[in-house]
Amino acid sequence: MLQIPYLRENRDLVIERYTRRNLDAAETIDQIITLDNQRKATQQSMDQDLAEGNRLAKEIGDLYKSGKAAEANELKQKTKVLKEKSNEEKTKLQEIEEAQLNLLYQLPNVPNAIVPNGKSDADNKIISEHGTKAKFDFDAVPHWDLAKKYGLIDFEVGVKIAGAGFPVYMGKGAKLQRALINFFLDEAENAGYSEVVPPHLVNEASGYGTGQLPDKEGQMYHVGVDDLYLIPTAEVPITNIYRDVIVKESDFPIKNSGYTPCFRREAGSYGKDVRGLNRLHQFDKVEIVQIQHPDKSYEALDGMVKHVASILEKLGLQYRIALLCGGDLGFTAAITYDFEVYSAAQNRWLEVSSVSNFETFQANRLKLRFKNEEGKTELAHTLNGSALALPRIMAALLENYQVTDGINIPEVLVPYTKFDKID
RNA sequence: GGAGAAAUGGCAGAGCGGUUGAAUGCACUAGUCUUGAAAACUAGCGUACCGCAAGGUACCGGGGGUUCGAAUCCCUCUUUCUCCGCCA
Repeated sequence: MLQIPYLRENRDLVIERYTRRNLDAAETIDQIITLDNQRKATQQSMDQDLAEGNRLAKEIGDLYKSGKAAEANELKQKTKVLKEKSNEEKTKLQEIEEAQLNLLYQLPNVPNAIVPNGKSDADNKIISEHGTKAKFDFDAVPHWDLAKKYGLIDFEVGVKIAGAGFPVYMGKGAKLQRALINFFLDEAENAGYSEVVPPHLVNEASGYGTGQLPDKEGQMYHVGVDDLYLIPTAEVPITNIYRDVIVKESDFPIKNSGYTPCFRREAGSYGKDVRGLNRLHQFDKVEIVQIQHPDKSYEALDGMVKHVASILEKLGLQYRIALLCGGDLGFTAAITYDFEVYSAAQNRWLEVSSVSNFETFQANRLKLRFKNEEGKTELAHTLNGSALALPRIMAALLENYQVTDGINIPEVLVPYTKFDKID
């Protein structure tokens, strides 16, 4: 959520930047500013009336003490009028604030200056490409066939016990999954991230804190009886650890990592996008989260990008990095780099990580602040990234490392899997 | 799930209808003293909004109510603790 003083001072810049999201927000922003003027005026007069009421209350108390009940009763009439007036003003103030908040919730984060224009993922800017395409002297087999052939993943039994999009990993498939999780967590630890195991269900306040709510309820599973949401990403519980917290400047950088399953409803998905492991309702992911000083957040973003890249290097996967265009940028992000690995049998790029800087957008909702050198509280910056999402890594590993009689395991994973080949 | 008790500043802990944004202790910050440190002493030490400022307003788990006036009384929700039941 954007801060109103910021909107006031940067109205034109914000409107210009929103054009990269193909969004015309001039009217909304002006409404917010108008409401803010009303808010200030209303509060001023309410505060005055409350101050007068406080003064009178003291006076009445003194009068009673000195036995002047008649005079006191006279003043009571005055306070009654004042109270009615201040109550009206309070109601008006609440209405204004609610209207303002509803408008603010409609505004996405302001894209960073380097975010390119564009409508969809087709307009994302490929920053770099690494590695070479896996070559086969036979027809490469897609991962869903490999998974079946070697008994790694059972999609059908997942349908039986839960539904489509809930695969069951088995045998060496399950072990490879666990190996990847441990490998990713160890890599994060080596990069200075402190591991947490957060809840997999969160309350409404947490959903608001990181920006999944309002408006994106449709993406999350909701447990109605207890009014809890299954997390769509570990970003939600981990970032919310710092909700309503004022950290010390010396605490920066705060770096957390965590493995969780992620649950997404993915309503409206269909076709080749959802085949096999490409898109699931439940998947595993190791997430990295940073809380940073505003002056250091882009440095931190750079570090996170390098971290994700180094993991993909170690796994020996062909990958590329894309800078998301305005049209593809998530609601809460100021900038996002996507990582895609090449799936050698499907002949397509699969998104395996998203690394973003949210600047103060989440911090504002979270009330996540720090005390600066002058002793003033200031909003911190939040960042996060997948390091990494499992299913598409698994898909790429199976497809890219397939040989005629099995699937090889990348060397870095062997200490984790305790086997070097699936056959 | 049933029965009780409680929720106050970073922590501990007073206050139980009026001058209490809140005693006191600890922690923390700055200063004095000291070669340095400790101790001692002095001062400071919550958040948000309005205001150029002086200052004002709100907040004692959340919400609502009673009252001229509420941290203090009432209702409600949430959370924590104790006992019982159930249970990985």
